[in-house]
Amino acid sequence: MSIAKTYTPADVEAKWYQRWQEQGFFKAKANPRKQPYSVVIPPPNVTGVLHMGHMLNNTIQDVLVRRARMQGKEACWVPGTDHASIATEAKVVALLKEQGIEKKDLTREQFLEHAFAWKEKYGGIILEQLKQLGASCDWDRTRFTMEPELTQAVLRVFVDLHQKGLIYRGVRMVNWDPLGQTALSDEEVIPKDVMAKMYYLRYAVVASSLRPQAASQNESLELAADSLWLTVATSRPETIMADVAVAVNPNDARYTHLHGATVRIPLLGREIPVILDEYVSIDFGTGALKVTPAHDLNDYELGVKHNLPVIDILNNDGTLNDKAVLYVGQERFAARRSIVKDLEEAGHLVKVEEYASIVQTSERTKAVIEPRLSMQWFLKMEHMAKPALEVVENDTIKLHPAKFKNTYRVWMENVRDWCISRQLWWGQQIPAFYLPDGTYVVALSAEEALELAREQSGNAGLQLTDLRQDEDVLDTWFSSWLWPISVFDGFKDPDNADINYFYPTNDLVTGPDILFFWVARMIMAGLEYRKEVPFRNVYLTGIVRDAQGRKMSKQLGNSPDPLDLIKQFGADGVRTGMLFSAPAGNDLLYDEKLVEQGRNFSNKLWNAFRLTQGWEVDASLSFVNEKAVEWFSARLQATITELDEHFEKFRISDALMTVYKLVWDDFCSFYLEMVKPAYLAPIDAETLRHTTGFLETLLKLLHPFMPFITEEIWHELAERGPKEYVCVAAWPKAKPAAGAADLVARMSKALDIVAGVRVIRNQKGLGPNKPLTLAAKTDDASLLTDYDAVIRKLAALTEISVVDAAPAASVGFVSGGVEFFVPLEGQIDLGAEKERLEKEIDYARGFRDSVLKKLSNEKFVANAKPDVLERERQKLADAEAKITALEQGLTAL
RNA sequence: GGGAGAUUAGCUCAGCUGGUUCAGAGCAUCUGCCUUACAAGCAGAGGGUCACUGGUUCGAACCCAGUAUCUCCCACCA
Repeated sequence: MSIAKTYTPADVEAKWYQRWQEQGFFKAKANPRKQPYSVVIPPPNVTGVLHMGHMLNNTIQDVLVRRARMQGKEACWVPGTDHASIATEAKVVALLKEQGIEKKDLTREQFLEHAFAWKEKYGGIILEQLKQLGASCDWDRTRFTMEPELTQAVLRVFVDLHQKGLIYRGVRMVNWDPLGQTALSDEEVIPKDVMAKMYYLRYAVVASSLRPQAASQNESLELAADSLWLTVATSRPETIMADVAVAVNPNDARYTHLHGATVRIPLLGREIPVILDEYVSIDFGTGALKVTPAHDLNDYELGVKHNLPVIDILNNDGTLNDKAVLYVGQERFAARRSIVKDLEEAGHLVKVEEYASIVQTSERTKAVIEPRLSMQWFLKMEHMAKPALEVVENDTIKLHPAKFKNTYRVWMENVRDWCISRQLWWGQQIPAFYLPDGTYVVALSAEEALELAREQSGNAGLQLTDLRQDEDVLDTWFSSWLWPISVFDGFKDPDNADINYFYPTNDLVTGPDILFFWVARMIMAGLEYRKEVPFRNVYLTGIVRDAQGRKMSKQLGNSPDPLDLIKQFGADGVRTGMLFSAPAGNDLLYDEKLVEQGRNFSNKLWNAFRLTQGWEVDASLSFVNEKAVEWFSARLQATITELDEHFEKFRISDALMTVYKLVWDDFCSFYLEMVKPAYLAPIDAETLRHTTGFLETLLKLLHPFMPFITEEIWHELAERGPKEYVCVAAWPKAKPAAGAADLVARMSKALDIVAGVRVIRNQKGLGPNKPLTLAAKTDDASLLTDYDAVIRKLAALTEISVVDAAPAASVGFVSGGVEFFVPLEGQIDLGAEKERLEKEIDYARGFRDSVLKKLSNEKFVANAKPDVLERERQKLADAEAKITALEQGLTAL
């Protein structure tokens, strides 16, 4: 036999991937005769490398796409990458820094040149890696969110939404990332639990500001007015230089004497008023709140309400600016340490408390977010959110698992306007152009802008050089949200054949972490621009964690390199390994054992194939395996039905497990063992024909999960024409046959008898092949007659006979209500056998009694459905028959 | 602080509209096997008061209420 004993994936994977591509199997085009099936890839970062999350996500997509392709649909999986503005820009900045180049020394054009060079060099690596996984994308359709055409789409949408009055510009409190030096949307901000310090600072009350009676009251307490203090609690002492007031609750009796007073900022000495607002909690901290409108959203709102000035003491990079007066140039956290020390020395620090708090951090750079007032562009969300919520509520779009519907609803009902401008260069520059008079126009190009500007200003003499384009770029998600439309050129050419055919796409596979970032917004864009949802099903994967449940991270070093894994276990092994334990929405606890299991499964399949290849046909032999064939055929049909149901419900893991068991247990452990001829003995032609047919069907069912090995065996199994690949073979259709369930049930009874004999072999320490005989005490020997050959072969029996009484010196077991005996001359332990029988009788009686109890319950008999009742009666009869049989066996001993 | 979901074998999970002695799978564990397809294997076995407490019902892992624990989402208490 020349076939290798173990399957070696490395030899075959690259070969088949190349052939599939040569054959053009992954290419899709609008074909009215076929049903469309389309999926758009969640575009990975253009400079990213494959990690375990991608592996899971793309394996699932590939399974869905390959199955659809086999079902005869026009399967279109669109790949591509995302320009990931903030992440990529950060990388490029870091890279330039290594080369001694600072971003601030470059012009926008120079920087973009560097960035594009980097993108050319590293961009798309991840797509090459996906090919090794077997991803069957239509690579001719590869898109990039920042390519010219998609940029056009983004600009069109911006202009359109602006015209519709949905985009506006304004000064708002935004999330500022001092490391990325850009504003972020609310969704890009991650709250983190930390232990923080609460500083209690005392502000001197300005004596002259106190009302006379208040002052005298305090004098009565023998306190000089200028020794009066007001203590506030703050977590950010470095912002006191930006204080513009201290607020107390008007109903707070402790501070009535301070109404209308002013206090002095420690160290700085600037006077600020004490203001009254019910917003302040009396029971939190000291009940006095320092108001810093520039650096806190609530304070900002308080400031607006009370008409207070705004003092912004921070630079873009988080260092203190001139307005701070003190600590100018220090980084905010360094400034905090300095000021705490100084406050303490000056006697202003009353106490410091540790407390559990939350800091907002940047999703991309991890920097602590600074709430900051700035001029930004926003998209109104309300009118888009409503229909987008509706389509999920009414299941036009189904989320898998459905529990995410709740999360989705809450978000959509509370959605706030989307901050879409970013202070970066890598991205689509906002198409807003400022006129010398400070007003602006929005247009697709500078030329159009000029026209509009002349019109708007009434100044026909305006030149291009008079216009200044907004420096900001758009949030990356402002391009990703158009992805399902833009990849089919639905903006450039809204009525083209591709978009009409492939849109709406069918399934979207992504992580729940970007349900709002991306999924919700794609739904909005789809409804706004196509009046139709972008996809029907959203499959939300879990996060890949390590076996201890920790997130995969570089620091922990617990993230395996996917390509190494593929090398080691084969792409098929890795794919199945990931899917073994990945129910939708649940985190996947990655363990190398899973991938090993996947690899072992490949090998199992390989060896099943190897076995059949070794068989010589003898045409003169008659067909002796009818029972095995009809049984496996029935099992196969039932499994296909089950498999389709799992796919319907997006239960990919269950689907895999179903085929896994079909192959390993039913096909290998039972079917092949039933039909396999003795060593070197030939097989009959009919059995071989059926077996090969079964194997082919199994290969088809397995192909979406294990594309490479199935293709390899598919071709080894038979001579195939140039277009005959399992990759495009027809997905098996379940053909329910009459009596199939009965066939399966009867075989299962026969196999139970086999197991009974095997148990005895185990218990008595008899080898698997020691010839034995079996005697059955039964009135109905039809099962034994029909399955005589099967039972004898699998249990290694020379003979099965029917007897009236237990043979002497035999060990028994009960299967299907019938007692069986294996005669074992001189190897019987009478006592043990008796004990075993008594135990069985006890159990059977207990069972009978429980059924009897149920049946003697009048209310049960009166209320239970007839079929339930009938089943119970049957159980009673069976139990009684069994007890009788066992009792007779006992007396015989 | 608000909301949602979860809690079933050592681990990861099934268990559909309540009805085969209070239950299944894969992995892991244990026992015995190198039986010429596969030791990346074969044949067996053990293992669960279905989180807890009540309730509804002839009957509850499943329905209801409460409790506990966990997870996720949302949230401006300095």
